[in-house]
Amino acid sequence: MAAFALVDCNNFYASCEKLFNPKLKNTPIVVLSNNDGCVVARSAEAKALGIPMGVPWFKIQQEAKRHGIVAFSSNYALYADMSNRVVEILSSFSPNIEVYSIDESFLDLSGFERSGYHAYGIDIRQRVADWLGLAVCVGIGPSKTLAKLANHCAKKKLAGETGVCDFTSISPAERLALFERIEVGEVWGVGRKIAARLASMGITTVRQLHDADAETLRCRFSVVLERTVRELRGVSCLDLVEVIPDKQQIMSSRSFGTLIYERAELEEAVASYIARAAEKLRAQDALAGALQVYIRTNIFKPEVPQYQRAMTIPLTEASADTRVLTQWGVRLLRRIYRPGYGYHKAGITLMEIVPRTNQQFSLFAPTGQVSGRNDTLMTTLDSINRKYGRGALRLAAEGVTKSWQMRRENLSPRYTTEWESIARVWAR
DNA sequence: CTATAACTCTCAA
DNA sequence: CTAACGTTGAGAGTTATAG
Repeated sequence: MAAFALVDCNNFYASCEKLFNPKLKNTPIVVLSNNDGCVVARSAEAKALGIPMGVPWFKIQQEAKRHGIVAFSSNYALYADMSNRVVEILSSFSPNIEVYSIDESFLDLSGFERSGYHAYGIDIRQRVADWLGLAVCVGIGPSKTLAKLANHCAKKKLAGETGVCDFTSISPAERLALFERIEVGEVWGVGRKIAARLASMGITTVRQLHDADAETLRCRFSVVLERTVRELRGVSCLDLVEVIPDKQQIMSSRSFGTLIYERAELEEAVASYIARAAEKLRAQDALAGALQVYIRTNIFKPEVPQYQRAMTIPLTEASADTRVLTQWGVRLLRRIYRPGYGYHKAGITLMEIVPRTNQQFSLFAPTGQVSGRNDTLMTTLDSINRKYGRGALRLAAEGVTKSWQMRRENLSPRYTTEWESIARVWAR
């Protein structure tokens, strides 16, 4: 019998911030998205105050101030490093692990039960708490969807308060009774839209979805939802994804700290995003066959003139050379840019990605002159940036002042990844 | 008419 | 002081187009 565990860190970003600042122990805190836009993580205290997930920060800033809520800009260097440490610990519990997101992993526990899997969950929780000071919840079930749902039960304390919920150790009748008390939208793969459509069919609880006819759901919805229902019934349809597959497309986009009016500044942004994406592309030893650039005004301000446009260009020869991609990116931008608008966001996408070993050379491009065939420069650039930090060496096209960069007004130190930050913490 | 490409929708963290 | 609302990626299904 298959058994999956889903381990999820509690309030992950908020917990990471608290870890290195003990004064915040009982303080309500929130972590903001890029550009200090929306609330993307809340500590238990902030949740208790009723701060909703995803709310734009400026809308609750006054209220937050009254409650003494402390806000942080997102510090991905910190969260990614802590995440790696969690994964390292989890890997010692099972050789088969899927790192599902920055704060969640699936473990294959099949055959590991001593007297049930619950004790495993307790051990995992204890070790992560002891070694890192982070709280995790563990859900266990015979399919990934059930492990996810069990995790939800553990978090909401719907079946005990140990922080571990093991569906394999409770009777089918008990499980179904539990399902009656959970809204269908909590199921992995059932989002807002599908939940609404299910509701119109009278399906609002997990129990009702569990009992629904799989064939009908396949016709009315998709094969995805059919799989979900089978998984809810304990039939494992989704395997662990242990090896992260190469990306089929790489996207880089960001909102600006302030509105941009000038084409020159948009060009800097586009060049910067391309540089990041191309770096990722080279890291997976691949080439992009097409490039898309898009720009847009602020869609949340319908009262100001709106404009958005995207354009894609196929490359005659696939490339991973930042210089080549940037030249095309700037050209595309010039085609879609319209003066007079206040731009709020730009983005680029590298598409039609192929492994470099599959490179199709152009019949017409002059041999030896095409970047990408000889990428010594890019390799050197990457190794310099690895050693001296991201952006240490870059194209002039990226600009120097980057006045358009995103807001990060409440950024905490990079406690675990930067000596400078550690020194600052010591001095405090 | 069929196979493929392009686009849309939905979901997840 | 003011203005201020995330990012990245995938898969499935539908529609358009080419031959």
